[in-house]
Amino acid sequence: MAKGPLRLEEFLPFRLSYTSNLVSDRIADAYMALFGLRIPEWRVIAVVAEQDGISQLDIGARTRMDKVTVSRAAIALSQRGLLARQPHGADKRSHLLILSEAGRALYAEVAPKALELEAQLFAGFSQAELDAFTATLRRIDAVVLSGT
Amino acid sequence: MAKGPLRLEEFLPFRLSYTSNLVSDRIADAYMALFGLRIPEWRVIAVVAEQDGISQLDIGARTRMDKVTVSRAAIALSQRGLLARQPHGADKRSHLLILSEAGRALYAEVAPKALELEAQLFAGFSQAELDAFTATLRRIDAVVLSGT
DNA sequence: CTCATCCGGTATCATCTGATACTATTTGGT
DNA sequence: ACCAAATAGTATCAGATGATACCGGATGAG
Repeated sequence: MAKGPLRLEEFLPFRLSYTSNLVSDRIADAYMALFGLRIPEWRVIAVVAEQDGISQLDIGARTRMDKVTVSRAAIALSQRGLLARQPHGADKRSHLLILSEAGRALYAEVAPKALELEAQLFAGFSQAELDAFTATLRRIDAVVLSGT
Repeated sequence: MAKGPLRLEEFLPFRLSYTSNLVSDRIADAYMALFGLRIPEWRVIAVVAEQDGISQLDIGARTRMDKVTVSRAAIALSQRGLLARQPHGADKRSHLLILSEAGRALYAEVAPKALELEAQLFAGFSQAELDAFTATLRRIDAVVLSGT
């Protein structure tokens, strides 16, 4: 690591948070404006679309959202008729989440828009740069998570 | 950009937020435990240490913290005797923030600890990888900020 | 000069998030 | 089989954050 005096500008945890907030705010605004979805709701939809019949706890594990946050999002989505909650036969405490017809329809609109937003944001970047970037992100995850 | 179906796991805004939250939580816990400082307070101290006599608004601009957040942090720090607020001669609405003796002493403890935490987190990374990583972060900042 | 407007900072309010407590259920040890 | 401990999900509570309103003070057009 670079030594020298501490400069907040150069401090990696700060830079990471700074950029992440910029991007998150941009994305959050777009999703709310376009689809009335909050970030946790959008994440739940995306995960359920990928894996039908997943439980709330598993969603939390995948996205590292608190189970309370997942619960709120799931309730909101099912009230809007986007998500159905089927009983989990083996465990009456748990539900299996699946997208309703309306949910799938919304997802069919949201997903391309998400990819488009991403493509737009990162249009100026080479695939190699992005690959290296995400590889570093995952390496950081591993370091932090191993120290738990 | 990679095409193909949307997978949240691979969605860059999500990955960025995920990793940033991991790191921020780790850092926040350490600072609170070691020095009783919240992230905004720590940032204010760091910026004032770098540039004595800065105004609150300028701190906000540098760190992209809301002026309300900066205000709260400044009030908390001055109540703890870590920060002094001098009148800005030319403009009576504004204060110039400077570290008190106690504030400088705390900073002298905090800064090395921050660098140590950073070094520890990123010990397994080459300087080249980190340089590339921060370069990409800054490029992302530029893209998002230009689209404002 | 003077008044409308703008600006730095603070207070207030609404929202979001996570910690904790709780309910209903499941599981494991005996 | 029984009961203590663990678990899925929810409700409730506390802390953090940003939008908005507000208050002096500054500024510029006339």
